[in-house]
Amino acid sequence: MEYNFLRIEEKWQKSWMQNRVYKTEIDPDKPKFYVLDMFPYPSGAGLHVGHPLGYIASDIYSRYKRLKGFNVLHPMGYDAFGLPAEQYAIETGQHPEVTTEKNIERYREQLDKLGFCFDWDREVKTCSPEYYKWTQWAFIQMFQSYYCRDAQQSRPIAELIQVFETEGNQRLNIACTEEIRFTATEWKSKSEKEQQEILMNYRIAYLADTMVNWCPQLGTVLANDEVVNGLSVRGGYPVEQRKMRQWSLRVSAYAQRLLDGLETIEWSESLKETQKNWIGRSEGAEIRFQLAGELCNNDLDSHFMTVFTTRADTIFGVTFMVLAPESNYVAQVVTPDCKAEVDAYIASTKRRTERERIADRKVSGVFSGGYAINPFSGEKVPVWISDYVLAGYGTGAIMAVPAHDSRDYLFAKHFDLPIIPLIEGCDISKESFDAKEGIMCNSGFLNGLTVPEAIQKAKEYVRNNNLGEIKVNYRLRDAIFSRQRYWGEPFPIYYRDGMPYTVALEDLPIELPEVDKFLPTETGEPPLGRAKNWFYDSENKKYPLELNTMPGFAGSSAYYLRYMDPHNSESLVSSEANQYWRNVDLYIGGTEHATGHLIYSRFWNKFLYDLGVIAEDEPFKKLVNQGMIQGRSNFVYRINGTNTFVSLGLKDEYDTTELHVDVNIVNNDILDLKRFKAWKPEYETAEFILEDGEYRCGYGVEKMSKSLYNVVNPDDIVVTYGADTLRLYEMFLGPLEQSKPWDTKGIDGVHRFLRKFWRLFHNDEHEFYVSDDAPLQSELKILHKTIKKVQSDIESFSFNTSVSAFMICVNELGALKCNKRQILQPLTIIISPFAPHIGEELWRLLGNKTSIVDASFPEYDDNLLVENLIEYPVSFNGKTRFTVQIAIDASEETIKQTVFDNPQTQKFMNGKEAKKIIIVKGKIVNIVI
RNA sequence: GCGGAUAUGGCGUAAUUGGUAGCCGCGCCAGAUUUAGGAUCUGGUGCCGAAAGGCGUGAGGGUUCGAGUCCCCCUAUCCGCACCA
Repeated sequence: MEYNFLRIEEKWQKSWMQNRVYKTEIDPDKPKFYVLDMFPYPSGAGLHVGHPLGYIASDIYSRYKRLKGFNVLHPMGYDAFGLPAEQYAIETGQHPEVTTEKNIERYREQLDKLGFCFDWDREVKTCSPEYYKWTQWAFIQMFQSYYCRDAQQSRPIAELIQVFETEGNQRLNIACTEEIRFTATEWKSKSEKEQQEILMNYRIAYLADTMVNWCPQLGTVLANDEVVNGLSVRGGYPVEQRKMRQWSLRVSAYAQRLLDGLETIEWSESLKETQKNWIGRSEGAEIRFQLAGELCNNDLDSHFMTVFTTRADTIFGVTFMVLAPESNYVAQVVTPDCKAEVDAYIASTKRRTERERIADRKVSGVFSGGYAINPFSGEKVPVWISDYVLAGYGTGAIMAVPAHDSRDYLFAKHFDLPIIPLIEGCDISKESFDAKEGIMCNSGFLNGLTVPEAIQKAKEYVRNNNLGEIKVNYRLRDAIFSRQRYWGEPFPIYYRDGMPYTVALEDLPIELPEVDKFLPTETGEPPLGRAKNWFYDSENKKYPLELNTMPGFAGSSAYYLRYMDPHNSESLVSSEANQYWRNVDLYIGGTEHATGHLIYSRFWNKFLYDLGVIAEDEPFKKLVNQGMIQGRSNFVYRINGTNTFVSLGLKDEYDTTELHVDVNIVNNDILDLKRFKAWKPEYETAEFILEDGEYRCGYGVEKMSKSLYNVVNPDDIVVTYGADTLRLYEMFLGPLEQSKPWDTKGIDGVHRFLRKFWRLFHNDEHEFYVSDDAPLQSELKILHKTIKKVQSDIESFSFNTSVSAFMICVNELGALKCNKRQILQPLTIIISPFAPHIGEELWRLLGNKTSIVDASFPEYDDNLLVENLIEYPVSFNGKTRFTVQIAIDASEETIKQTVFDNPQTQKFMNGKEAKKIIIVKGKIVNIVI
């Protein structure tokens, strides 16, 4: 029988499916191992060869772990809510559920052809009510919780209410939107609505006013990338910055724990670094500046403004203050004669998004008319307003030290404000001196100290003199959690007296209602405003339900927990299942989720951990980022004004236009002329100028995309080469974590290897034939060398080198014409994670009755690999000249003797004396002359 | 600007972690077989050189008996973050 991969692959895929070979259950007698892929968003375009890269790697690892005796959980599902399906629905009127289901079916079909060992009984879809019930459930828990800074964890909000009733909030240290203080008496005197508003300040899931891009004509909030030059990309309508009441998650409360947790998990340094950056911890101080009295209004409480700084040491160099345009201090500081100018400036900044302000760094600003007093020096400094200060970070106000901050420096130069250097010998004629080094001067009691000493001393001074407090700030902001969209999870929230309340747990899930159109209502409400009967029944009254839906990351934040117990209708995950599976041991996915999904699910997980419903504080123990597979585009060159195409090597002789050509009608950069003519009608009459009788195409590396005609479909590869070849080839392409272009060149080599492997089991008449003779030492050595190499390669995710190891092994066994069962059987096992179909086929041909999946990974014997004689390279002055064979256990004296007895040594010594002889046992001999 | 990563034949890559650089595959060359090959098999293939030999891991310097690997300093490319005070 020839290697008929199509027949083999179809046969085993069917068999695995029918026999539920990959079904996983809790088994207390076996150690567990949880391997997870980032589940895909099922787009209409289907899979291209880049998508399965990570899935193949995780599949190999899962199969390997299973052979090693682990009980492996390896599930798959779909991140099915999202924008593309909704956009498509708006354009075509087709329900997003219909297109999503269709896409899922197509994905499943493609995945099934690749021979993955997913346990499909555990499949989840984020858009199914049974699944999003638990997304809604988690939201309710967040609504009913607050974050206690002292305990460093989330706790039930009922606890908080109790404390409010007995002692107010004076003593509490809680994460909140705004600092407010009240006594128990004050609390009790408030109406229910007022109390609810206060609680909102503390909830983990809370409703608050947030700045957003609002487009009145479209009646929706837009993401930053949907706005260019203040106009919406769709329609070109003006967009403004507006404060809107939106749901948010208090992710910022977890900033420190998210940072600390990174130390406990095995992620790549770069990914951890990205998250650290994103969390952006900075240590500094909040310092109060008194506003200069005569210019303030008469409200005594507003006589201070607080700034955040990491450079308290530079306070003697403050020559002005700057407020963000949106800062609440603006109203207090601005003087009547400056008001008109300030208002105009604020209006002009409002028209620009934060992103545009960042992109266009022209210095702009306006003097407020007000002054503040430096608490260290007593000096009076002007207060300015500028959009280089962000309202969302720190206090939205800064003390400007132009000598030592480049942004302040530019501002001071532009508006001609004074600049006072504070570090001995620094040159600030051209630019500011931002480095935290040198000796302080012009700084009163800080003079003579180094910068780090001065920072410390200044911070202590602030604290001891009650000028402010030492403070840690984080860049991480709370996640805005509502979207004015249809295709997402509905909130389990209804409104009574204008305040949100959670629906009863037994009423979950709140199912997504039908609507006539997937557009905002005429009055500007989200699409759910179109739903009939969108009310919640409570105590025989109807209350309106929330009209927003949840964002994309809601459904993907806890899906790994749901896989542990996907059909549980009583809880997100049973404690039995969670105690067993705990968390993900290996997570494989792209790096693009570094600051999205991977932050949110860590937050979500920590929250559930605080709640006591799960066992582990971190969701993903080890994470491997697979690289992107880029497209490799092919080009043809049309001579301008003709329908004649010229081959790559001759194109410079003509005036040509470069055109993309479908890579599927090009083989090894040679164009298939017949298929090219058939590709597009305008090419039917195409003529060609060839070189050596062929048309050579140009190539380039680009994103894999339909419009660039460089998409390679895995189905096509599977038909021509088989899934096993595709799997091996994707791994062989290079290190898993590296990005690389897809190049079908070279796939033949891998396919050839599988055929050679197949041939080891067959005689010249293509009949299955293996010998039962005892293996030779040399054959055993080849086998054990390969087992050892492949095992260590899989464990270090060097799948590319394990494929090489297989090739070497098969080449060597082929040269020995070795067809011995005792060699081939273990070899089949170790190759099966990579090429499961051919593995299973040969395994059964070898006479095994149960699936190869249930075999054990063979142990290797190190003793077999040890040589009696070692090749010692002999070097002179570090330059290796020849090798000698010496017994492994030879003494240094014997090694020296053997080397010097060798006639070649005499030649290279050329009569000279050896100055020094270095012998590294088992490695090398170096003679210095 | 800050941070991270990478740099090795014509190409994708490998190197027991400081010990003979270039494994494996593609491509190329030669040969065998074949009516034919975009099939199969065998051998060769870093560069210069007829050879002996010399040179060679982005550039330059250093440590070492010995450096692709460690240190310093450039350069280029890719990826994050980016007015975060």
